[in-house]
Amino acid sequence: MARITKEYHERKNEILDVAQELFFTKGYRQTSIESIIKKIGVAKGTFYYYFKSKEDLLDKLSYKMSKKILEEVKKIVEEDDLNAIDKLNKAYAVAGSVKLDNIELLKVLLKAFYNDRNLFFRHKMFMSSMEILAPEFSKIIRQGMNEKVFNTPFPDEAARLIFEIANTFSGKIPQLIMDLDKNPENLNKVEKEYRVYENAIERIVGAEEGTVEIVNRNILKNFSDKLNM
Amino acid sequence: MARITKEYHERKNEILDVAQELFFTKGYRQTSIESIIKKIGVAKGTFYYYFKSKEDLLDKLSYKMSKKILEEVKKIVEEDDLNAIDKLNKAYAVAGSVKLDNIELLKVLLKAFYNDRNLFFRHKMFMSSMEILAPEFSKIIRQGMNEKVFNTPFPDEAARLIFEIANTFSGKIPQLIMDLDKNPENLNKVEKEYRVYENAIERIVGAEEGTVEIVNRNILKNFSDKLNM
DNA sequence: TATAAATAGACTGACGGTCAGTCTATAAAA
DNA sequence: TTTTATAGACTGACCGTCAGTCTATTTATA
Repeated sequence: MARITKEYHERKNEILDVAQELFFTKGYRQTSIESIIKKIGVAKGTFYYYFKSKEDLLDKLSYKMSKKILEEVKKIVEEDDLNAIDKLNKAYAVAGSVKLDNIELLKVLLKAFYNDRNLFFRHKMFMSSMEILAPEFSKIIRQGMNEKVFNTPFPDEAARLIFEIANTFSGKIPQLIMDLDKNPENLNKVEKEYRVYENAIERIVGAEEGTVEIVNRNILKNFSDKLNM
Repeated sequence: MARITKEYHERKNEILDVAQELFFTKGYRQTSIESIIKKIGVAKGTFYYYFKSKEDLLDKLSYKMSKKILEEVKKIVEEDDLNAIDKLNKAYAVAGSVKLDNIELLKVLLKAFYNDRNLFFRHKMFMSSMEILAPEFSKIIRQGMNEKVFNTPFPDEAARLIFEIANTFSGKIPQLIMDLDKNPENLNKVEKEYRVYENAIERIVGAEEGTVEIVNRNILKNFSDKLNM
């Protein structure tokens, strides 16, 4: 077979990109290394030249994706003229990275990413982004304490906790969407679920009720409309 | 090979028991069906006579274990002369089912159960016990609301949430234990971690600060002493 | 031209799962 | 009482898949 050589990082990123696509569309376990290299047109040995193992690939991919999210979140955290509550809500919007406005993507994610079978992938993604993003959330909480809108004895830990809660919540998304797909009138049921989590977050950081908004309601409404087309 | 036949449930439970032991000591993925049947002295086909798949086995096992915990929790919930806060603390003690007083067991669990690689097993266990136990926790919370010691707009959902939080927390146990093992003076660090989670639970159910106790402090202290022998 | 980096792909071993058939106890028929 | 039929428990060879290994070979570089 014709041999095509590429610069180290180029090839590595090529593998990373294809892996990302397949992991999301088919799931981590259901994606064989075979299918990754076949798609690229490269041999087994090449893969193992760049990655120690399949799990190593997953780790590197998680890290790469997390760092991308970090950039977005940092922009928000560093905005000078934004209060803590708005920052928190905005940060959630990007960190969740579940683009509710893109139904096609979401449906794909539903099938694979948000699936029991793909726990490992999600877990790695979560661990990686937690490590990188928690400090940013800490900053927001501390700002909120200065602004007297938040109140907690454990600002740093609270940051991690609400991150965890958001993660738990996102694990429920498929179920909620299914619900919405079958019984469109269940929109308020889904909204209640949001409220439950938002309320928990508010209480943990000691914010006033109704201030935290994980997902923009307009987007949710809009999304639900699209589903019922 | 000598053929020994047994009654349906006897054999099924035999497989379930051996599987439980191996899943805990070696982990779910690291336990091959081969090793299960070899230990029992039975053929592949026998296994598949009782279970559709390896995952089916896991589901059945999770359910079985959850039901056992349910019995314990029910006893607590049904005690007449116990206030909601005590019930909650007691329920946590049994539902957590992490016997901190049994170091040998815990060390085994650390190596396999509380391990990234064993996410799936833990997740199944969690889902199964959540479904079965959440209603009991709901009862406790509602009792607490009657007693005016709890206060939340979402009693049923709060039950699920604090259950989830407890689960997240238990995922951190290995890390905490490691910490304690290396730097015994870190006991207060570990205790702080407990406090963080307890505080979150208190706030979510709207309880007064310092009322919730996930793990009995004497046991924790005792445990830490034993580790440093 | 020698050395290092990159790539190829055949091969291994483990593992989950399938399947056709065997053994045995018991119940029904002769 | 003997024979036949049926159901339930069990067997183990076999298959496909897949992560990971190993060695040869090609391309880039000094």
